[in-house]
Amino acid sequence: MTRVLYIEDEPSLGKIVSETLQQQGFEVLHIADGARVLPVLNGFLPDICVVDIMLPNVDGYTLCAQIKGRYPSLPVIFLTAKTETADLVKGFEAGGTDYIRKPFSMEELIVRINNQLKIRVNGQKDNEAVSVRSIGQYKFFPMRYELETPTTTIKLSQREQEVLALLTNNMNQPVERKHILLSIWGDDSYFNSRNLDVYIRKLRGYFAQDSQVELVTLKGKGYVFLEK
Amino acid sequence: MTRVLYIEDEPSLGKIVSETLQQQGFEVLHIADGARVLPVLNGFLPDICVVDIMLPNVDGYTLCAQIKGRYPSLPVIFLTAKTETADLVKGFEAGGTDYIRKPFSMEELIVRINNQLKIRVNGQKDNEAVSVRSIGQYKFFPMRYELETPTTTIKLSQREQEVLALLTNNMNQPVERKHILLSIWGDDSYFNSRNLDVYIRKLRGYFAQDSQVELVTLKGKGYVFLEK
DNA sequence: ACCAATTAAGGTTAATTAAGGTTAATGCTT
DNA sequence: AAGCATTAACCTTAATTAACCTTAATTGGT
Repeated sequence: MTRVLYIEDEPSLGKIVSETLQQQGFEVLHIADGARVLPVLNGFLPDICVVDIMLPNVDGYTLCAQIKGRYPSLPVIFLTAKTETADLVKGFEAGGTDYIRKPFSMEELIVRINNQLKIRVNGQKDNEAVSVRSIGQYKFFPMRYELETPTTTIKLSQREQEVLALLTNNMNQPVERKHILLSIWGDDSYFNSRNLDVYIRKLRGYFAQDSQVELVTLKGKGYVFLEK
Repeated sequence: MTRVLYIEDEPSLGKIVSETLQQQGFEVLHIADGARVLPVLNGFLPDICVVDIMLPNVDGYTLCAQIKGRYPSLPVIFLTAKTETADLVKGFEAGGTDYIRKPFSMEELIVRINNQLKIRVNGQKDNEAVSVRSIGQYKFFPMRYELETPTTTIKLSQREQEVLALLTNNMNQPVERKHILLSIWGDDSYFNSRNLDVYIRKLRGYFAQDSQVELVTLKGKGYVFLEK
């Protein structure tokens, strides 16, 4: 059964959409509060997300970037009253894969959901943050906040784990700096940008011994975590 | 170089859209007659198609289905004055991967084109950016940002890698200066043009040892990367 | 048609700016 | 007080801008 994570704070619309999707055979988890999404993702891995932009606590763009940070190939459809092109651009920049303006027809939403699912039929699902990852000679246990080297085990802090998880979710492909900042810190201010530098350096320190692996800077763009 | 096949019978719109896309660094083939599309596909394999629905001879739905019959994973975006949900549903049924209603902003079209391309890149692993390329005696690893010579390995910067990738994607065939500027810098201002000179020089420096290869200037036109 | 003179296109090298890197100090939280 | 996250100050380097040079394409007079 296809699982839809639906984030919408307006109760009446939320109810109608949820029920209609359920009638179409989707399993729907409806959340009204942006801040509750990430915790929920630990227990419910959806096939697709449908998110509103104007939400309490955390806005939809940030939410999308956070979700994509964990699950880069999970489709995210924006469903929003914001009709301007600038908002649509922000949505796609945050990693969204489709954008529907309100008012919309349920039929269109359903067709677009199915389209997103179809496009990805071949691409396998992301391994969730729960599984072990091999990185060069090391092993990374995201849920344990641990990095196991041949000789020792390093305990990772919250931020270290978040940055490493995001980068290893996108092994061998460039991740934009802006995207990292948005999905971990929620904004790309100057200070957070310096802050990210600090964590990049820490991670580089951990991986200094492992010659199979390199965290490369793409100046003006972002980073790639390369495995040779 | 991203190739767009654009099918639109209305001349003035067709011209504006084609030109704007070209300014963004896309290679655009614009066709006005639905019946001419399939023959053209034999000689021009695009990365994405943008199709109108109301066309002479063959309608857009049929065309889309034909294109998807040959190239199932080629993205097809409908760009149409038909605003009804029923038409959108027909579009997706025909195998379309996105649907934009007229009137639309060029910015939205560009963002949605890039989105479709990105979805594909994430899904399929071995796109050309990932593979190794032999250039004379050297090897170029685009995804590692490295150029391997018989004696050493050169680390390429972001810009160096972009320019070299673009040129080697078109080995032995001319690449227009303007096209390089548009697709890497996004505009062909005077300063970026001087900037490109700087990177051409850097690349020439790297390849100075390799007599099998030459980066030739075509004054007034662009460059060819020749392999002898 | 031929060959200066002119000019536009690109080349070279250096200076500047902006993006990140490094390390240390400060501030929160528990 | 300990441990992490953030802020800060200063350093390094890629990318851009700038100034000046060279060469290929035009142009225009003969």
